[in-house]
Amino acid sequence: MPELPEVETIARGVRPALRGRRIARVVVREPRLRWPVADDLPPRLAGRTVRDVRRRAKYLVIDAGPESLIAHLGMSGRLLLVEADAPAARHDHVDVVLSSGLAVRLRDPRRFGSLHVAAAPGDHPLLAKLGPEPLGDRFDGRYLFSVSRGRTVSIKDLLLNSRIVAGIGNIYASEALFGARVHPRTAAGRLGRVRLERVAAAVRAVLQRAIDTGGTTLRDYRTPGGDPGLFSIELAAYGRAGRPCPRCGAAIRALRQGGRSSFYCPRCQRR
DNA sequence: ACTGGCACCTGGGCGC
DNA sequence: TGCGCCCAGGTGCCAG
Repeated sequence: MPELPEVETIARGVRPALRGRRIARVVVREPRLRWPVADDLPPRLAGRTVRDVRRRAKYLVIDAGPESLIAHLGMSGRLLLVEADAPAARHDHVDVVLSSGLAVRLRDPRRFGSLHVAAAPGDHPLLAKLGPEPLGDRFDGRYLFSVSRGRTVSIKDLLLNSRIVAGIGNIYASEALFGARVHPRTAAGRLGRVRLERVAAAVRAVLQRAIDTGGTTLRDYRTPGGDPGLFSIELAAYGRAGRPCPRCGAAIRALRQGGRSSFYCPRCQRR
């Protein structure tokens, strides 16, 4: 389910319910997530007070005293804010029960998500090697230029590489390249500074816009309270194969890269 | 060091 | 209705 803007929106959504609350207990009904939930995760978090909730790439980091809970929602994960005694539905794998009587519940049918506990989350193996945040100061055209010299990988796959830049997903990679008018199969190393500046600016613009509107591109997105997302972001290219390009009217095309779909305008987007 | 392909898992939609 | 197939928003790991 979640791309970076959704994770950011989720972090903002659960922050008020979590911040300053004590974690009464963590209930693990199904530990078999992408990585098994560690046996010592519940005892390490129980009794801690949540200081803050933040996002790194698509990870939620819940800072709770000397320990932090790291959560990834994978493809199908959702966080729900529920009454602590609300009956668990199918795929409700873990509850973080708060002293307030609410619980943050992880529901994840595909179980591609994961939960981890770490005293130094930034050093956790899943976070330590992430590239810069796409909305942070270190990500710009100059940076993309420096990391792409000599590389034959497509610009689309480069944007999806979390060691290069953290948290850009398949939808936003397509949308950003549409915005930058760069063909998704272009070898990253063949792009010059000017076009990489456009790519970086388009990445930032499309992500920031999605966050600012509080919206989502995702049809089945729900807020932590269970409300439907606003679904307010109009996608220009993603999922629109055969339909007209909003810029020039040519038919949008689909292609496969690394087993994933890309969408682009064959007239606007140049190699 | 890079690159492309596979793996993990469930559910929804489609054609027959 | 049912079955089989393909597809899906992520990302670590592997062989080449």
